[in-house]
Amino acid sequence: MLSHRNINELVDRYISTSFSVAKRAENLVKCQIGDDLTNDQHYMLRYIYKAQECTSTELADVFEVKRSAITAIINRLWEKGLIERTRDEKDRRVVYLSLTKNGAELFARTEERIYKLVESLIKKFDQKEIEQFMETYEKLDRVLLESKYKQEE
Amino acid sequence: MLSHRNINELVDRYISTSFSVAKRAENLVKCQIGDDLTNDQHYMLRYIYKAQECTSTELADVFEVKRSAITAIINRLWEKGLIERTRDEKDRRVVYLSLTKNGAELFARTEERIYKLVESLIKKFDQKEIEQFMETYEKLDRVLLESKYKQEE
DNA sequence: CTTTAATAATTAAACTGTTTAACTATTTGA
DNA sequence: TCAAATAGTTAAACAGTTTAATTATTAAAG
Repeated sequence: MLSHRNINELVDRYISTSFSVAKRAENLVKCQIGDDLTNDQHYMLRYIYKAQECTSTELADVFEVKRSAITAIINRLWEKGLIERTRDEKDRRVVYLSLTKNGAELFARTEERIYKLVESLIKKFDQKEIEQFMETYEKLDRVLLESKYKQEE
Repeated sequence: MLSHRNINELVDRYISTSFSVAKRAENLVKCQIGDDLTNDQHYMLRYIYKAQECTSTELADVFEVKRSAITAIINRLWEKGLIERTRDEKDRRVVYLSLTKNGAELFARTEERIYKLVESLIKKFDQKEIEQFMETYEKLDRVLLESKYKQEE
């Protein structure tokens, strides 16, 4: 059982580590991406690349932001010529988003560099350690989700 | 040894979990904070509360942003009456930042609620699991730091 | 000493990402 | 057929960020 003091220490330790890891990972990824894209824009390309085709509503659900925030990001990517918008002929309210040839190439090129980076980092950990870490991390994710539902009651 | 495919899967898994955990933690913390502060503002109060007194330059170093970004945040907190600015009498370039009575009370009140939240969450994990997780997390932090230095060469 | 450097902080302009609220266009369904 | 729902956009406003210029002050070199 953790004491009051231990809990406070743990909170501080978790906050400072998660802040630091997020910041450093962000900076390293930013170095691979270059100046053409922000990290958020790159994550957006990543999702669309993997989905091949998706809608603003889907992106808003996935990234947990309002649709108008998606419109803003997609507009910026569209202005850079990385994204295509195609109206659904059957339901003309719907706009499908996909990467242009340029967009897909840029993403693939960047992803290759990120892959190499991760490959070099991952060597420092053994597989069991990684597995254990990810399991706890995913458990934390589930616990936070439950807590959210409990709080909404 | 991890295969190409395993590395790609791990990257996806890590990205989606860290995104989700960060988002959910942020939302839960936001619920405890209320509408008076943003999460970033709360983190700023936290640091100043613990430091008791600090400068803009110190905050810029800690949070890894430019000093002008700190000025902007501090101005907003100052307008809310949560922060005090005191000029150093010996070196009149320096401005010391500290919490006002109101600021310290607001922080303490909020922190109490966050503490209770964490206490309830932490029960789901045993101490050994937490310790193992934090050790790997901190190791990741160190590995990212080394990688940054290596890249700068 | 005095002039030049450096330092601490701020300001202004510009940008990204975000929300809320209003609006357009289209489809659903009572 | 017409009111309600849905998909998406637009506009205004705000937080947080950077870069570049500015002010005030101190340190240091000659």
